[in-house]
Amino acid sequence: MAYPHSEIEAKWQAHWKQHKTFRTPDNVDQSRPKFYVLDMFPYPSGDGLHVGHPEGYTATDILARYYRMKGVNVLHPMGWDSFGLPAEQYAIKTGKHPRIITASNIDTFRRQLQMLGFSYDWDREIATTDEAYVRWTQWIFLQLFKRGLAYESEMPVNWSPDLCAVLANEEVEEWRAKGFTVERRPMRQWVLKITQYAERLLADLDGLDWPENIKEMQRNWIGRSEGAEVDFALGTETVRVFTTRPDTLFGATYMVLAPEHPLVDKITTAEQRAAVQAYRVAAAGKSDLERTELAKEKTGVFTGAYAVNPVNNQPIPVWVADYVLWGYGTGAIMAVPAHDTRDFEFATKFNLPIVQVVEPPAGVDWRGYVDDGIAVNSGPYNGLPTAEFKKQITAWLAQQGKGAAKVNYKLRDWLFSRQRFWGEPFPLLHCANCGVVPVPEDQLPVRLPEMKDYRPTPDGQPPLARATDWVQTTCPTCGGPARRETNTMPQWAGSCWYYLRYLDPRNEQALVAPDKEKYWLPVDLYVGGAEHAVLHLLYARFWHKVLYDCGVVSTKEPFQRLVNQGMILGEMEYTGYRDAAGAWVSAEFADDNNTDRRTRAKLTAVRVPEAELQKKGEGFVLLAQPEIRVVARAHKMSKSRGNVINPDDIVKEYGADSLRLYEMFMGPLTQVKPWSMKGVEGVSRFLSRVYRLFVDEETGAPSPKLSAAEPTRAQLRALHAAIKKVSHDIEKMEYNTAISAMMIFVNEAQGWPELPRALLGPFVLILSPFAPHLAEEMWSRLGHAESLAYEPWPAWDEDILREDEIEVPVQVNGKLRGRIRVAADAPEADIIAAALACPEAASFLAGKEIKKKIYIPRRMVNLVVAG
RNA sequence: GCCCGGGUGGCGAAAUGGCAGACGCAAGGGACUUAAAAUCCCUUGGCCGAAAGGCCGUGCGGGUUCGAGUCCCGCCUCGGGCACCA
Repeated sequence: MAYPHSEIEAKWQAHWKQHKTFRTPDNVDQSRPKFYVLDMFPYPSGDGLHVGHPEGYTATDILARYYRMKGVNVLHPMGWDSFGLPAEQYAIKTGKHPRIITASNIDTFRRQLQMLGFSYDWDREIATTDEAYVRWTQWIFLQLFKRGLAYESEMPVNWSPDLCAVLANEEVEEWRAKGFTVERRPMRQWVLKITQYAERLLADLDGLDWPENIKEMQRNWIGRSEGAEVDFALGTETVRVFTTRPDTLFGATYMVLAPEHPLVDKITTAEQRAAVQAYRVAAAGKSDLERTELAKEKTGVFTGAYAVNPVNNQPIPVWVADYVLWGYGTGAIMAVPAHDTRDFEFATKFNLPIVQVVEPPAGVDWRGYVDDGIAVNSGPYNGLPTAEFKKQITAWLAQQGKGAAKVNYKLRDWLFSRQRFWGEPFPLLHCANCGVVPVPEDQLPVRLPEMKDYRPTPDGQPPLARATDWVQTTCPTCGGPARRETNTMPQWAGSCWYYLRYLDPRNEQALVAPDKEKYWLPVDLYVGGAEHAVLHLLYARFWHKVLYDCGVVSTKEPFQRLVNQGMILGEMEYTGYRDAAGAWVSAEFADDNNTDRRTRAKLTAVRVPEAELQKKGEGFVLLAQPEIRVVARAHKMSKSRGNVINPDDIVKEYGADSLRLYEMFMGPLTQVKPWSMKGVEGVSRFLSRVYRLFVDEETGAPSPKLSAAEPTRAQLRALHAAIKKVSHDIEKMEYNTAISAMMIFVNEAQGWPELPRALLGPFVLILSPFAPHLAEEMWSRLGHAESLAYEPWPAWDEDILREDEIEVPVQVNGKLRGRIRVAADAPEADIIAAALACPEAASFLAGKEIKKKIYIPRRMVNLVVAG
């Protein structure tokens, strides 16, 4: 029978709240060690919590509770990333203010998180939409502005007419996938100069304790490449190109400009003008994505102009092609078709000359060879290896004034404005006399105006442009009329610095007090989903570095250690296929669109119960028809698939402790893993067994097995083994094996005729980070008046764990043949002797010469025999 | 195409180069019960064998080692990320 989890959980949640058990005081004893453990705060969506949230949140909560018991000052806060598009869209539909919608969503999320017993310091709760918070987001923006890191730019942006909003390049894919259309349109935008920090953002990754793949993704995103800029004369003009392979200059047989390149107009000859113009118009209509995705075949147009190759003074034709991107490098390239895959493709298609300048290793075709080699057809440089050639030619170019070494980055400046209502207003004014003027810091925050209609204006102006009274204001510099900036900031803004505000959430004088910042930063552990691998984490690092330069923070990086929890999928599903007549079709004949790939006939996918299946080879087949394969897969949880698990339901039926424990028991934190309702029942049974160790279920009275007796040595050993394993595993965040160790202890304890209370106290303490409600209840039933939250973490005693006699496996030629029992401290000679005498091994040793005797202390004996 | 991760029983998973499959689920058997649920006990990688026991087994093929799930080389496959970045 399940224990009364609802009662117990409600009782302890109320207790923690009332006693502010998890309050981290504003002035902690700073001589003690600290642990700042942070969750990625959620966007409070209308759907409420899903089971992915408690996965990371439980993982951090276990550490927070553990370190508190180890006497460490723990900071474990929670808040809300509460600006966001869904609330705005809902507001447009219903006319309700996004603030009201957001507040109610936050209430739901808070209730759900509190129901799970997380030990957050709720006095530090913040929401990015709070005006007191917005004030400091705007303040940080002003620092960026004052440092010249924010600028206005007329940019072709990704405009979605459905959303009436501009999207960052990085967001386009996401919204397209949801069925929204996105097109290109030039618009005035605020842009942040993140590129100015590219080098530091790249270099400082090295010191971070982050998953290697995340660091690599950031490195790729920043995309540093070393090369040279080279000037090509073109009549009276000069075209500058960037290349990572200046050593291939002698093989540059033509040149390509991006369609947007301003020189195109000037250089195009009369005969080519019409073709070039048509090509540019076509290119302008396409988004970056369409250009890349649809451009399987290279396209381009000759401009009629010729440039001069600076190394050999040869004239080379200049083309326009959209495989050259305006946003990277100089928007122009020298094409070396022999040694660049793209140029090779292009040159082949348009019959342009291909000249070898790099000699590959013997046996490799030079056409399309892109790696390093030895220079050929390169005049005085023939015979040089690539690396050396690069150095020499770069020096020569610099000396001739025709080029210079150059480092380029893929990273672009950050398009920072949105044409939306529900975001932070920019603290900027436009004054006819003074230009762009920052709102004085003492006038922050700039609040959003009250409005009835949250849509953009019909002419594409942001919604704030409708608030004419709000827009009209006076210039603080000259006193003349000024207009407020009507763009708002993106959702990333608030999440860029929230980890700082938790340190000092109600400070009205400063973003954070310096002594608090110095004590608590950096975040010691940051846990969240890998979907934020690049954007959020890169933007936050960028702001942090700016604040470092401003003297607001004293660490170079915000998040010292990062862990990504793996996604939780829905339950395993077995899918079979039937044709129109209802006959089974084996899964290997079904394609992604549920069509029979042999006949093109439409198939119906049906779920097959596990009991009707058997394993065959790599996959599963129908029991009744073993020639019919089915697909076994767990899918991402989604409303459309109907496999979403609601945490509320789990808590209601099994309790919060079961949910917490199950999510930690499923497998390694970082791994993707499918949900299993049976698994929840399993850990729930374990918690019930724990309860029954203490309580007689029939009567509700303390279990009659509880005794004041001295624990036996075997009992102590069981307890201390669990303490040791749980302690180690918590520190490694290997919670599944920690839970397994506690299960082993309980399985053993169940069999004992009496249960010394002295064993149960420490056990409850090691259980408490995982199942805090049940642990608190049992702790109080053991007679303690106070919460266990600050009880010292139990220590284990190696002496108790030490066994007098151990079992050692005996192998012959590496195969296990028997076991011997020996005194733990027996000398090697005795153990070898015992192994040689081992009866099970005797037949494998008889009459054979023993060539080698290997003893691995306490682990293994291996006897190597001849033949 | 490039860069990361994974691949171990029917399932989720364990295993500092040293007893493969701990722990949990499922399944089978038993106890308790009028019965069921709940609970408790036992069995459970495959093959051969009445048993004792033996052989095989960590995606595939090689290698290093007394000994490889673990290390090295070459593949297959699934998942994620990036993708005309000159």
